[in-house]
Amino acid sequence: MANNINFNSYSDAPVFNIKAVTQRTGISAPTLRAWERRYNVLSPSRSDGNYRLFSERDIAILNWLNERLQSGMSISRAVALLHNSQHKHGTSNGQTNGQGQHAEFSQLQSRAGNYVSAFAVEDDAKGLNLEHLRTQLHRNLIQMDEHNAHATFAEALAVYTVEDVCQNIITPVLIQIGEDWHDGLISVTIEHFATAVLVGKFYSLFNALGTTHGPLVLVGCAPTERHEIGALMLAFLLRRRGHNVRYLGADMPINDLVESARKLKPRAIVLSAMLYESAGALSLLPPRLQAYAPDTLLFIGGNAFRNGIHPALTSSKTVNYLGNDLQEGLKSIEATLR
Amino acid sequence: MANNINFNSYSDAPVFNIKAVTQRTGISAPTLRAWERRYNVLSPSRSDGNYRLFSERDIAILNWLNERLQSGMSISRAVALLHNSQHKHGTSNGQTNGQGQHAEFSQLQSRAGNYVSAFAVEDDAKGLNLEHLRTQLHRNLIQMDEHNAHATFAEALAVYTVEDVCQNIITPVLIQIGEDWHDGLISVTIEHFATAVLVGKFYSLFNALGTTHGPLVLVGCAPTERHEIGALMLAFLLRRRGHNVRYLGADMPINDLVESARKLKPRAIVLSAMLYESAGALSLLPPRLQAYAPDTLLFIGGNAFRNGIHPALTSSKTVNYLGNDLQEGLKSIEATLR
DNA sequence: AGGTTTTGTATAGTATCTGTCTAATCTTTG
DNA sequence: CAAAGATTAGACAGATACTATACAAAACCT
Repeated sequence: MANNINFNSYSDAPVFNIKAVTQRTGISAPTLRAWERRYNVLSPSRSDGNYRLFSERDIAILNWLNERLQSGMSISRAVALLHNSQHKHGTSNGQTNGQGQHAEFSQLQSRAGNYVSAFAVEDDAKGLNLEHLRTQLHRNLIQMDEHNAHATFAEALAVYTVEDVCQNIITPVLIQIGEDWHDGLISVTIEHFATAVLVGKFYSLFNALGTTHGPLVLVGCAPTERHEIGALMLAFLLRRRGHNVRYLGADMPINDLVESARKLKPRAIVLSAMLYESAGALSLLPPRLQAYAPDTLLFIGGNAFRNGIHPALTSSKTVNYLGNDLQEGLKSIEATLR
Repeated sequence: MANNINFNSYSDAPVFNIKAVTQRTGISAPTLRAWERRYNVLSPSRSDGNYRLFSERDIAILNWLNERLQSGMSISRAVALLHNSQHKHGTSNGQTNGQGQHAEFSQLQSRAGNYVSAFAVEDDAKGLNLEHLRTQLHRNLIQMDEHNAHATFAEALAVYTVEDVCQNIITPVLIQIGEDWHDGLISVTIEHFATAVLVGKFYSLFNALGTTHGPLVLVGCAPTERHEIGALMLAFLLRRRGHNVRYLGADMPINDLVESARKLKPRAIVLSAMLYESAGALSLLPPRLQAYAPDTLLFIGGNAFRNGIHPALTSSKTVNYLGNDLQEGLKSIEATLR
């Protein structure tokens, strides 16, 4: 998202006269007119009496330009940069299907036509917005519309906390896409693509945070488990809260986990399992961890443990079960680590 | 965060006037001009009014030079070093004697085992040649020093093109780490971590580029293949060159590839295979693709095909073999697509 | 120390960029 | 209607950048 200069989410309703813009941007009126004349930036619509009428989007653009100026860039170069990037990703966010999209995408969409009702409306006013964002992200992904998927993601982050976005948007959309695939509504190609986009997103966010100091926390997937997204979101959220996290990726063998725990002496190991078998493979871990690295805490979580499928693990005293969702898991980890 | 425009890693786009460069590097304008005149370092393009226009890459180079100066090196020597390493591209085949390296690795391994400090500072004349960067990145990774791994990556990108970094740094380092693991020098935890860091890096870069329009190109891994990095680098490099790429991730089943080719009608499908079995599973694809989507070009590549292991595929007329390395592969794809 | 090279900065003169000002006209508002 | 606010077009001056030459401190050699 760092690269995207995307002002599409701002309203383009023409409402502000030039004085209002001056107040909100700190740019004088003559300067605004000069910029418009010389660099062809902004084309505010006009009132009946030919007065300029600026939009919220115009103001966002002006503030962005102001930031460029602040960093030493000249106004001509900043505008050139703006124009460049506007041309590069031209289309605006979402609703209209078709355009440059392949016709087959719309076909896929209509085949998956029942997705609208797939999400249960959870609660109050928030529910509607969440619902809308889920629907939009789901549509973006199954249409392979990567650009707008990122835009929707950004939109969601503007309104909700990262934790909420992870739990109430990303997770349900991915579950829905998994079910769509299971029901033959979408191909595995689309499913792979959607996963790759979201996994990529979280890798980006995770990387952007950078490392901190403190007790080491290893996060990864259970043996044979290849669904990374849950572990990755958890790794990201933990690092975001200041923990010293290393992300290990999919399919961590038991032997190596024990060996690494012995050598690296992490404060905690957090493992995610989505599939029944992956969770089953975990049962050997707690006793061996207890023997070789008694100071390392073990956390497990993921859909594989839901509905009490693996009671031996979720109720064990040497294992900390993360609970039913991400936020519960975060709380559980932080409560135990402190 | 939002005000940082991070163009496609270190892009060559000429966007910064000299004042912006001064602010971002701390080097005065006269000095910048003197360096350009005397040492032939940087050749910024010019605006209509003959003003210098620097790129993100130029700034990275300047920051790197600044670091050399901080550590006592003279500007002439720093520039010479820069030029030297840039010319060295093809010639450096950084193979070192195996024994010495093994010893070094075990030593590093034990250091990694203790996981002492994230900052093992060694600011004695850091070389910029490929061999040094490889060694440094390798060390960062097996010490789980994520912060400095990213720093090394950035340093490499300041001097070499992204293509060179992929081919001559990332790939050999990952191969080395794979061998280290195979030889029992490092645990699979370290190997997973290293892979996750680099995969994450390329996901970030890939995402930062954003989508374009044009003929669709699907990039992914052969069936059962779970080593993503090759396909991911290729997807990134292709998108960087303006192709309309969708990345599909690991393990694409044959049936779904055919089905997607029929529906999405991509101009090309590019598949990477590292393991022998993955490449073998591909043999069914060409005839079916020919039958169901005759207009879609198929490209295959990856270590699995080296040394002529799968002659039926690499010499087939319906399949385009990507050749021995990334750059060959890129050339091959672009030559065919045109 | 004395001589040479390196290297950041300074100067002068010219060109370009860019914010503001002016003058004349038009629109909105009280 | 008068005052306040906007409009355009042109003009202007200070800021910024360019080239080319010059200079002096630092670094380096004997």
